[in-house]
Amino acid sequence: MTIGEIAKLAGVAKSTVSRFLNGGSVGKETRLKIERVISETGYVPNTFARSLKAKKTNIIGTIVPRLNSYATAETLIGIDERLREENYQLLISNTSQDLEREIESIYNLANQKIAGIILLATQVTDQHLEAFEKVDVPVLLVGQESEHCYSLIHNDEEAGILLGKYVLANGHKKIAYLGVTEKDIAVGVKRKRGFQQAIKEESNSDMMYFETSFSVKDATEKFSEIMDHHAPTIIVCATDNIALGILKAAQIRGLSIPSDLSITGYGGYEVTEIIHPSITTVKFFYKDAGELAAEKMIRLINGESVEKLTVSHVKMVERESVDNRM
Amino acid sequence: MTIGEIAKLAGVAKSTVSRFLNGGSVGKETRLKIERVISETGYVPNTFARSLKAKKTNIIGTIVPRLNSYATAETLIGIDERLREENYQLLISNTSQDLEREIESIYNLANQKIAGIILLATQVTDQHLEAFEKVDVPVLLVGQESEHCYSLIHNDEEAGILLGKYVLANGHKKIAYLGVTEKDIAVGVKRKRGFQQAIKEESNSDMMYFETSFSVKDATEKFSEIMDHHAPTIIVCATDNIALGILKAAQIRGLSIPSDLSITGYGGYEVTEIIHPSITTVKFFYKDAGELAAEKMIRLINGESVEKLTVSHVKMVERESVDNRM
DNA sequence: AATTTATTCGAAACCGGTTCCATTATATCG
DNA sequence: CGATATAATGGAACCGGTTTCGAATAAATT
Repeated sequence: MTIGEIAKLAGVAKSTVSRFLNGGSVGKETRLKIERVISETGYVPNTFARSLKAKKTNIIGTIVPRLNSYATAETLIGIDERLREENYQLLISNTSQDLEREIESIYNLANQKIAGIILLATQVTDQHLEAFEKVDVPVLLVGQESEHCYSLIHNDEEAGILLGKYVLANGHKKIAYLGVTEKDIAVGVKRKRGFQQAIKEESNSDMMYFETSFSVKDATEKFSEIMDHHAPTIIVCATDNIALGILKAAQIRGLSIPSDLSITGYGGYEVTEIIHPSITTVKFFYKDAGELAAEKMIRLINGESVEKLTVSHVKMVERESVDNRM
Repeated sequence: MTIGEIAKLAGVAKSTVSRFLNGGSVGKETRLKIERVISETGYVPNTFARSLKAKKTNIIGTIVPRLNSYATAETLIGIDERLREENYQLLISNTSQDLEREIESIYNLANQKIAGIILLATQVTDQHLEAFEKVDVPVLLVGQESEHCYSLIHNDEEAGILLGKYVLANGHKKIAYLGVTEKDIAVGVKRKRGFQQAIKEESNSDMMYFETSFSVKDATEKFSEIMDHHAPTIIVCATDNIALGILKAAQIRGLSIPSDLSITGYGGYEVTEIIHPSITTVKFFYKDAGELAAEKMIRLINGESVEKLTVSHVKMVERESVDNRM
């Protein structure tokens, strides 16, 4: 079925049918005729013909570093739901944490004339900025911030502060902070900075800093080093996954959590709740953030005014993995 | 940049450029000219114009019931990797476990002239079959089997058998099997059937069957009922998530796993390894299955011969959550 | 040298929509 | 009542590719 055939069946010109479809002015009688023919035939316009002429689509591309992550999945769900409501389509592009493929994806998506790009970022390099510049498509960063882009971030610094205060309030003085690379501003820098800021209000605390990767396994292996060098009463981990790794190592060593050692994470991943002991953490609202991102992107596409930076909220979630030493 | 402009710059007709792009016969000299112009201008053909004429795309749609699941994510990664190699693009359509939206997605994808549909299925209804019939697009079922479709399944029955044998080999006699609805053939029927088949070889075993949903929380709540009614030495759970729920409930009740109670699952989810005690389970190779699915779909598209049913392998993974009572 | 065959190339039609423009019918207004 | 604005419609061009077809040229055959 093509628009031409519909036109013929309805006895009008195809331009009239097109106008009908796009809300132009059509007479009452012809409207009824066209409506009838369309419902009888089940006609649906050809997307390609449309996009070819329009030079754009209603697809929004989202580039993700990995698919098998709680944060990614929840964010995508939020984006998808919101986009669906607004009649946009979501196209997911997975890069498997390959920065090169990330850049490639930007150009690739732009080439497909998508309406906008949402990038779940871990690092923003010059190459990224160059790509954003070149492609004539609105770009929204999620998870990281850049002065050259519209961004939506979680309140990592606030998360750090909340956690710091909580740790102090529970009487912990000897603290190990297990962070990640500072290349990741949000996770590696801001969370730590917030935490430090809160901690330094307590003068006689003894904090030591360690660094690991994002993998559970590496965290598990790091455990001995931390205990040997510092013997803290609490290990604050920069992500929930790291916390899981530490928890496992501690349990294997026969430590009782939280009485022998307290553990916290950041993220609010589902799994932290369904294990025992459940992990005290700062929850990020990934799905909400996804919805916000979608909304922001749509405003961007429509040329409406959009604030450069949006900050999604966080919440302290008290569970079982932190002991009160007061 | 359009093909017309390239043609003009190279001093040839656009049909010649088109032929060049699609591997038709072009003279050596003109080939060089066109190559130069294209590399100078960075020209990339317009996808829509191409698809409009071709009435098809190189996009393969995958319909998933949910995004935030280990099985889904891994399968998608497998599909994506394989498709990328073969120059196909993956389009993910999430239905949030809404069967209606699943049907809708089938028609919707077909409308977009995608090359094929991979459906990560939980149930296959008549509506599904009707949709498959109507849309003129190759369809591949993953996770469930249907005589009317090409399917790729995990060896759920074998998984049940392996687990049954393992449970017997460890001397368990009093067994609780915590399954799910039989509407889900793979998870609800086959896994159980395999398990029963293995168990009935041991005449003096005492197995009792329970049913729950797929959610962790429901499993946790089911725990008391199981212990009250049956007091088994082992609870065999139809999925790893259910096993997690049971594990949590058991730990909260102060039971020591596995000495007081053994627990197993099915799936091989990552999380079952990173908790303590780690869960003994039957591992499904979701990513491999995804790759297989992609390959099968491509063969289907190319009209090559494809076997109706492919079965992906499973593997018994012995960990810490099962006690040896022999 | 004449004829056949294979290669290479350009013109034009086509895919299925949207949009501009001209035309006609109807409504508004002084 | 004639003039002008407004709404409704059809025709044709256009978006950027692919494909068919016939012509021109080059190479091979007799």
